[in-house]
Amino acid sequence: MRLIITEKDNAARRIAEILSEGGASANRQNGVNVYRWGDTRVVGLSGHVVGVDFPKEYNDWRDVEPVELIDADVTKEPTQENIVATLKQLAREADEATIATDYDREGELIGKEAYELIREETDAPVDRVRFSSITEREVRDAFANPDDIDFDLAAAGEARQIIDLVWGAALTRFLSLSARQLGDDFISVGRVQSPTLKLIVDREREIQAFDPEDYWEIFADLQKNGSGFEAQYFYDDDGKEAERVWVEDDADDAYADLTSVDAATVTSVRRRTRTDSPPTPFNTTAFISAASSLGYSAQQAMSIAEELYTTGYITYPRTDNTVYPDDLEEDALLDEFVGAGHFGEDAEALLEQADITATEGDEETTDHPPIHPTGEIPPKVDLSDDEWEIYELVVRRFFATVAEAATWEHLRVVADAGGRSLKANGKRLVEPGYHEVYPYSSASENHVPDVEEGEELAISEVRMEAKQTQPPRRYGQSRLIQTMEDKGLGTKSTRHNSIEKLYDRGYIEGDPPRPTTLAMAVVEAAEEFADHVVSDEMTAQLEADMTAIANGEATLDEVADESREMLKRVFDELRDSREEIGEHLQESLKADKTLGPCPKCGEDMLVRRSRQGSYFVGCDGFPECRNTLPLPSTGEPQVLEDHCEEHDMHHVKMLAGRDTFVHGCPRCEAEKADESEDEVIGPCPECGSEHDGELAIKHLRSGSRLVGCTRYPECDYSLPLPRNGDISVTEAFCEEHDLPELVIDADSDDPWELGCPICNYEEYQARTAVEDLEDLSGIGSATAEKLGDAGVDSLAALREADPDVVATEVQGVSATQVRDWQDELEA
DNA sequence: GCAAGGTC
Repeated sequence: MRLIITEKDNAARRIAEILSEGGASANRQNGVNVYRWGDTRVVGLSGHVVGVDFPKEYNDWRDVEPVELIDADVTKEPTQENIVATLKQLAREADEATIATDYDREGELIGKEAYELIREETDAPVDRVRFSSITEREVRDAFANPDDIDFDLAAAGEARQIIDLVWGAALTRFLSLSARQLGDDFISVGRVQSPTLKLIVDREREIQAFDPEDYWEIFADLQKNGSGFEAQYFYDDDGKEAERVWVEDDADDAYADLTSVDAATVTSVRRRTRTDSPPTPFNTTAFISAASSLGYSAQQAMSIAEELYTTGYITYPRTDNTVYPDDLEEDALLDEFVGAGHFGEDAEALLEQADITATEGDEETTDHPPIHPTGEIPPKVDLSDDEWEIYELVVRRFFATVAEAATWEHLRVVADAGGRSLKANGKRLVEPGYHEVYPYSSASENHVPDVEEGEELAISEVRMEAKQTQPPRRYGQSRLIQTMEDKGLGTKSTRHNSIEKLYDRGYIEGDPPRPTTLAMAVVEAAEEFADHVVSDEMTAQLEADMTAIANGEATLDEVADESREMLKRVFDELRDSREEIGEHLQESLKADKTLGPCPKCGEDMLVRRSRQGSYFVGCDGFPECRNTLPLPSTGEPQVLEDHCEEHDMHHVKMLAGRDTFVHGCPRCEAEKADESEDEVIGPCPECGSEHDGELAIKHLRSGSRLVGCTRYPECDYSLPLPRNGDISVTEAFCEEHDLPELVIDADSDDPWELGCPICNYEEYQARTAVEDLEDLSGIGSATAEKLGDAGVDSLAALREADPDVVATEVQGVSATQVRDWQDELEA
């Protein structure tokens, strides 16, 4: 038997299709897809299926001095048990094996890991094939010309694994232990995350140190044939054109000169046409950046792209490549979109171009093609709104890369008024070119009329504006990812995760991300004692070392040992400052949690966590002072800069994904609840008949509201109510539940008719059931609703369902598909 | 429980 191993299931399936000429079938072994035809089996891994770690005697952080990790063994253990088991079973039956993982460094290492697992079972020959994209021609070529595993290249990857683990774990444990932060709130450090955090912290330092400077700008409205256009005053500053006037008296003088005359004389008119080239194909970074201008975070953009990829609508979303492969036939792909409602007309127009040549970016890599649509077009109803918007972006980007350039006409007019110069720059889109199919990049025009040299233009108004220089702007997520790429930090697959990690660790907050006090302290400590790990030099050095290993000029052991020696020198410096660092980190942690003074004792009120894991506000004077305030039960609290004047307390925001909301001042919220009275609306359905329990609208001190039984805590029946908006009880009545209908009047003009609170809650439960189902891979909202109609209205119901029954009940769903979902639920 | 890199 011949065994082929790929990096992921998707690649295994497509390679099986190509090599078997469509004759392959799939079955599942330990929950892993195995594709088979004739004497061949193809199995896909899930990236790395083994991971590096220290032996278990190093597990307890308090038992091990962090410095001991430097010389500890580094072992490799299976992390994907099912896949490893399947691979080994298949290896036992194999007479030969072929590694077909991705064509990049990490792919070589993943291939070598598979090779070692195979070697535990058999001595059968193992070869390696390399292809840049999974197309018929490339795959056939690669399998016709197999090569050997490049063990040096794999060793380069292993050096990275070891160095990252040793530095990351030793320094993370050192900082966490010195600040006595264990458990969930440890203080992490790493080769990628720490320099990324330093980028954010450095920018924040610039902002804090920024000293704004005053300047003035002067504008004049010029008239031509009854319509006006704006021109700006400028002067010659040592051979350069300058608009900002830094001295107020100078600005006043210029303003006086400009207002002393009624007209300006045109001294020069310059026209030129500029070609505006279409954008280059999407790599991951460019895609994230385009999605971010549509309002998606990096993480959101990537998970939607992932979904579109697994359902087969777009190509692999993790790529550095910006050059389409030779065998992508642009016109054939355009053809697929002809007649496809939304895109048909644009595709036809593009096909009418005399020449269809795609743009090319600077990066050409071997691993995957740039992100483009596959040509399989989803029905719009199968995608959520977000998915459709991202899909359309990818389609239109592909369209743009094969579209013609746009042409702009620029018109620059310079005029003299009272001895002062004025200028106006106009631009007009002459040939829209790619803008016709790619509406995302700006194509805004600025009208300046045709004028001639020597022409007199009336001045209708002169304005002087006092301005101030602005501090540099914070990095947005997509700008941050671009900067990481420029500095070589992280990879196309990990950059967005690194940023998420900084949020999770409590290092950054908000969007654009702002560093917390803790982040400032961690970066300061690292700069002082472990500058290497917080600078992008560490990655640059590692890249150079990895290249040397890959070229056979150095060995894995030499490089790893040298790195370990360097880390030992860092620990020599750290040793004496352990307490000082710990105290600084602890103070910073406290600063991030401080809301304001305790009204009872004057100490700080802090955001704390109860033993049950819920958050509340507690006094730092505990146990002498036991003053507390509740917080809402959903989400992670974040202390905002906003401030309540009355209580001198910071506002709190609760982070809970889509349900994130601002709680405000916890004292105000608690007082509001104390002042409000319960409003009885009807009998309690649980205990009304037996104990005369009644339902009432209640306000809790945590800021939430609900309809609950007046006999609470004897009866805990309750229904949720929205957090915001005035609740009013209407005359309308629900006969079924004996309750009045409610209306929620938020700030918007359109009040929400919530209706009977019981009916509303039942509808809400049905709706969330559909959303739960949609979270499964490959399930669209239409299918989820159909499942709901057929009685599969929750994940639990789906897990229990008989696949054949579901398949007959719901049109368009196969029993195999249901089994896949069930497998996914089990996993 | 630590990192970063794959992948879902």
